[in-house]
Amino acid sequence: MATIGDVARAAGVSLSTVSYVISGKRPISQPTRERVERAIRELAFHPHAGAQALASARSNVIALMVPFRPGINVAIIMEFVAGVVTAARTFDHDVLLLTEEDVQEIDRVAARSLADAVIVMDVESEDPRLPSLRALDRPAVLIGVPEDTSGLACVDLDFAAAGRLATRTLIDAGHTHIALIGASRERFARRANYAVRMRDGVVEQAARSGLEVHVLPCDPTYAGGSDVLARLLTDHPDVTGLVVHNEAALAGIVDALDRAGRPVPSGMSVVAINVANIAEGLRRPVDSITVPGHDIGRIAVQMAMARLEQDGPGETRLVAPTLTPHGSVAPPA
Amino acid sequence: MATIGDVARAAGVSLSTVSYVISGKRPISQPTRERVERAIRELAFHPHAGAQALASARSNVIALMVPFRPGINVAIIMEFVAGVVTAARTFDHDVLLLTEEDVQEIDRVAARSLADAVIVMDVESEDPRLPSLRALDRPAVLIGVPEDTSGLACVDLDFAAAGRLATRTLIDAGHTHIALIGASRERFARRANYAVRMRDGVVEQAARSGLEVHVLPCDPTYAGGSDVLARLLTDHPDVTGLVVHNEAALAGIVDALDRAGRPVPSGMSVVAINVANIAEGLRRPVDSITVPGHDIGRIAVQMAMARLEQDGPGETRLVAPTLTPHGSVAPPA
DNA sequence: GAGAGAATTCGAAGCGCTTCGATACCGTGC
DNA sequence: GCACGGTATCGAAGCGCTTCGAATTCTCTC
Repeated sequence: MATIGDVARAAGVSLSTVSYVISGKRPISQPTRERVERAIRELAFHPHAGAQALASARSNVIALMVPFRPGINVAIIMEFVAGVVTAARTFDHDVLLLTEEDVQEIDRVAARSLADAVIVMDVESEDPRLPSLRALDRPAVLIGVPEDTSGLACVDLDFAAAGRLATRTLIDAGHTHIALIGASRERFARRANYAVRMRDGVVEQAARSGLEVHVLPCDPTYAGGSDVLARLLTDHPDVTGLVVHNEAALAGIVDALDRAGRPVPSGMSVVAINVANIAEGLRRPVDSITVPGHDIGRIAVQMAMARLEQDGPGETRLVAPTLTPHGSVAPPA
Repeated sequence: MATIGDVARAAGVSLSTVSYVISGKRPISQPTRERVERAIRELAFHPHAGAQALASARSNVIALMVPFRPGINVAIIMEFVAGVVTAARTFDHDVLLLTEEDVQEIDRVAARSLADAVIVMDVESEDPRLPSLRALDRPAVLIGVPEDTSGLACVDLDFAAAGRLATRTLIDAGHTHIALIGASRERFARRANYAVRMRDGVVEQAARSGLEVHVLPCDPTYAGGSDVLARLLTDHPDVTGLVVHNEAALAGIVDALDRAGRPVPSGMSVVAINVANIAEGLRRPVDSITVPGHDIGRIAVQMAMARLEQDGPGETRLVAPTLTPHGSVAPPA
């Protein structure tokens, strides 16, 4: 492995000059710069990460804490992760993966100066990691919005706005009997701030038009969707507009509507919130508000980088939802 | 941040003594060790990762290259990743995430001494990364088995054995007309060594009993499963035993069998190969050979660590399949 | 009780890089 | 021709740790 000293010798300059060429922190004359760059190329020189970290007190690594507990929506997780890694690379940073959802892991990585910043995914309303994150001596960005955001940097989809948007879409099409098929009961109860925010957005928007919404929790499976839909058609046959916030159940719901003689969109209008590329794989495509996992990951990195430059106050960034129509909303029969 | 010097002062010993207490590379007397350990605890000392890496030429980091291209089975990917990270931590290593499936990324991470070893997932038969991996100056472990394994360390499920096991299970139950619903046509064609190995295992085992197998490629969707099954029942109504190697289509297949009046297992015996926790979520549970993602990830780490100790020759480790019965195989009607 | 040998601990060099102050060199203006 | 302000480059210190050889202390043995 070539060292910076080898480069300096090859280019006939001092060690520090090479360093300044690489970092750009001091002006270097055109000819010298070129000689150095040529030497770097010819020796295939890459600075030793550890040495850089030691001398500069910067590791150029972001730690990313990913949830691996069962029942999590892996597709969206992967999208976040991909977004974070891609964005990190554009800032010349790498990503270190943490999985144990253990406060100590965060502290360890910080104390060892393994990472300059931390991004934590899937933050719950009352997340046990919050105190540590607040006390951390380096930037932390949360994906998800806890109950108390003071002193924290958070980013997420604006689920309330998504709920309002989905509902408004149905109401604008003329629907007056609307239901929300949401997350599982257990998710509503335990954590899942986003499920609650989403529901509140739906309910609020409906209330503005003087409407009530039937809210049905739903198991995150194909069968769960079919079952809940069957129940809905029995209990509330007058419902003509459906907001679905349950990815895994969506196919089951759509297929069950077909079988029940209430096909989308003539028999039932449907708007879904889901990750990208799900809506298109269905028998009948569905108007979708996609969770922009890639964008959220990127924004999280940007926030972390900004805070690395200059520490800022707490801040919550909610990404506005976008609805992609697929012809699944029609006026009620 | 406390340094090793602070610890030394607090414990009244020299710097190197502290280092030896931590690494255990030289004997330290009981009393001194205790004083040092106490100081470490009280100062909450964690060694600076960069300094350690610089001085010891070991970063204690494993680079993990994860595929993020669309159409990949995210569930199994996540299981691998979780297995790798968990195992790495037991070896006191962290995991650095690489996503760009770019040979240069591997070289960069190696040249910068960011990682001691590399684990590459989802290796194709003729993977473009193979030359670089062979030439790498540090251990590389592949998850997946390429065409030419010379000089490489590989680990994967023994898909051929899985195919044989699934088929034998059906044959032992008395089935003589067997079909394999496999990966998508595109997967068979392009990469996906595992799909081919699996198919060959099925065909070989059937041939031993003088049977032929109908092989049907299948889109990895619920609808894809339903559609292929419908076609199967039309073209080959005599088939009574099914091997399914297509996770996403499995639910569609099982449900379609139900609707066609050929419920599992009385109307059709089914054995599936899939990730854990899929088989149980079905309307009718299905005998499953689960891909032990967690184990494979762990083995990959173990192989990398072993090669870090002492470089060895190329080696391919195939994990034996296990079948978990769920009552989906019965004698033919 | 002295010397040999083993058991511990210490000191210093060095890993490869960044960064600060200092030096060398340039053209200007008077 | 000389002091001056810039600009481009150099040198050396230091980041926090590991590791090797040397020094010290302890334990026996005769």
